[in-house]
Amino acid sequence: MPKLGMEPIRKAALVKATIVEIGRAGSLDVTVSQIAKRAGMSSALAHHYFGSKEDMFLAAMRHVLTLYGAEVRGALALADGPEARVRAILAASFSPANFRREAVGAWLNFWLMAQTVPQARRLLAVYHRRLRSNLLVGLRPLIGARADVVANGLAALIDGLYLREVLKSGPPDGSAAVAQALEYLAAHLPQTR
Amino acid sequence: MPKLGMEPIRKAALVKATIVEIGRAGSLDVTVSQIAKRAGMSSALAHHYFGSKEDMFLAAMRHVLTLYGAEVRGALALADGPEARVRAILAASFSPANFRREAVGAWLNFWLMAQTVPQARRLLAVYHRRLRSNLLVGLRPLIGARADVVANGLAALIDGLYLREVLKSGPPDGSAAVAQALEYLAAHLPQTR
DNA sequence: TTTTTTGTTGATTGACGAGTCAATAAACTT
DNA sequence: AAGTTTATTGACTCGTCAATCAACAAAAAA
Repeated sequence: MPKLGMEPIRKAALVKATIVEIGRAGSLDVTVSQIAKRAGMSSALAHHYFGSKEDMFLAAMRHVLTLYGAEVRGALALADGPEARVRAILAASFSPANFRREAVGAWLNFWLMAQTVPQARRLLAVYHRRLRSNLLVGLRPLIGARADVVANGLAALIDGLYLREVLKSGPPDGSAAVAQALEYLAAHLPQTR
Repeated sequence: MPKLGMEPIRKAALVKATIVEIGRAGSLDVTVSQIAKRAGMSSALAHHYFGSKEDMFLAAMRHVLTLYGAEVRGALALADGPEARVRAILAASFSPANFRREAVGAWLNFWLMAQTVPQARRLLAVYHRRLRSNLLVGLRPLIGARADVVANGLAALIDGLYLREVLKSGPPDGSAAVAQALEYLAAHLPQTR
């Protein structure tokens, strides 16, 4: 049975399973056994590839952030003009890929983790900076000096909308969230109103 | 030693200790012993007064929400006119009493808990409804039909600002948060700009 | 003054879970 | 063919913690 080159496959499976299980449980109280089982292997193997549970969590977090980053980059590449850039970021943030129950649940838990695990804090800080800088590039040509405040507001609003999604029942509605954020944006654009 | 009428005193001490410990730990992974110790009693006594750890958490959550509610009500009573009402809500939300590290940390954890514990979910839903309705009363005279959307946005923004506070280092800056929220408000008021 | 109620804790139980280890097996190397 | 590396797991260790219990103390009620 031992095929070679299993490491990346198993690691990927574990990362995926970690996100699903955290999303399902709604907390970090997930056993390595649960995760390993969902990924189709023994808990011992999970420990073999990742040294510890925390390493597994961090890898999962990195994965979520990477996915998100890729989505934003992709959307940004197609955007034409400053306003389109901002819209692209919002659309990517609430795209079905990122704005699904498990991912949102996992995200929230990573936020919690960032309070105590320095590595997690650093990862989240990177996300923060990127989001902010991406927003600023789009906003500055539109509203100049006030871009700073608006970027902060938008970023907080995005986080807040994610947070609220956690409590809603039923399937997530990304377009409603985007609409809410766009409304904020519209109120700050000069000529539109 | 056994003085009578200890129950309310001990319960209050436990609730307070629960909030502090959750805030300190940054997670719900807090042992009953830790909490009991901080409250100056044995873990057995904690179990005696609250049946279970979960009951303790719920009581703590209720307490945080009660404090917040009282603060809002108080500020609202002094507010004169619609705009002042909205401002009062914001000021109360980010008042030093509520916007302190432990409380914010505890709050975030309660949010997490709401995902899995129905009781917690209900408590949070009550808070949501109240905040929304309070905001609406103030906003409707100001902007009429659009009050609905703006109330949602403002509520999400408040949550988002709380969320971000968790990651900041240094003492919380309530006034900055209020300013950020007021900026959102200002952008939606007709004549101001 | 017995009895009941209230307060209080140390010790114990019982469960659970992270991480380790020894052992087995299939590949690749020399 | 012998040795090494990679894959894989069942069994085990060790610690932790929620919850319970038995016992003791003091006040209040009878």
